[in-house]
Amino acid sequence: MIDIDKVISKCVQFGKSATQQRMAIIKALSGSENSISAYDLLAQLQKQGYMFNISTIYRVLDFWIELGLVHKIESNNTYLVCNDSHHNHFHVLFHCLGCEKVEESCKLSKQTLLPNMQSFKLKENQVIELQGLCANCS
Amino acid sequence: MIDIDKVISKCVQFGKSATQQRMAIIKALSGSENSISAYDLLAQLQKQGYMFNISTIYRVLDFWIELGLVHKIESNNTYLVCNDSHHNHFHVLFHCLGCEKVEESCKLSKQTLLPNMQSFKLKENQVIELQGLCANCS
DNA sequence: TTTTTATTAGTATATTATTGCATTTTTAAC
DNA sequence: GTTAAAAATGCAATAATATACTAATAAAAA
Repeated sequence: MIDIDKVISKCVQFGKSATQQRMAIIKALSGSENSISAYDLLAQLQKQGYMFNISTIYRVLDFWIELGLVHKIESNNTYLVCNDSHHNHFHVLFHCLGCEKVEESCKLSKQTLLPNMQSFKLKENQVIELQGLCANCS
Repeated sequence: MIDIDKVISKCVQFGKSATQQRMAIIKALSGSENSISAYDLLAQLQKQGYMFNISTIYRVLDFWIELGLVHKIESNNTYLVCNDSHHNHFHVLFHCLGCEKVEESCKLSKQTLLPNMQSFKLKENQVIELQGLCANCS
């Protein structure tokens, strides 16, 4: 489960409010063992008695992504809480095509990729996604 | 424009047929300056007088991806012809969030990432997507 | 308070992708 | 070349993902 104090202080740091909805959504996401889709997250929250509109889910997920606390896994349209800072390294996400589990299992120093960068200005919180089969599935 | 002989020989190598549809689709894709979505590709082909069903577009794109001749850019759901083999390196795609251009501008040796791989078995033709701003847009 | 700004709901709709089954085309066997 | 089998494509419905716009509400600042 995510560290709530850290989440709130992140909001403060960005001058944003930690609303009920935002907190409920990131808590639910962090409670999910695997990365999940926006609609599955909505369903999860509904089970807990919350009634959000899907547009709120997407907006709030984007909000947390902007603050660097959530990753979107583009290869399967799912979302995942990220506890770690991105300072000077990329997060590398291993997405298993067998069990669909996504593991944030290692980091890659920015220096390693930098020589290839030329004049391209990377966005904040850049993530590297790798697909394949995990130890269990292969 | 893509090298047709190479495309056909790739099909032979995989024991697959280079049908009219498959050829028309990869030609149209390679004629597009930027990576484009499946529906835009369909529209492009319709302008040229072809009438495909969207399911054919998706199926054929998947087919070329499997043969390693097309990349899907997951971050914006577009497709791009790739001329190059993946032997011993990853293709690195720079996706500019300003102009949406995707440049396949460099390679990354598999060795560079390998130390981090542990027991994960990477899929064939793995691509690394990086988002940010290109020289023009930044 | 009151006002302003930020956030959320509601709804419609856009975009992206898949499925199942019928038909057609291609390949392989004869 | 004809025919049978396999592969590919068409068709249509629909699923899954995502956004846009406006109204309502909540939070913050004055």
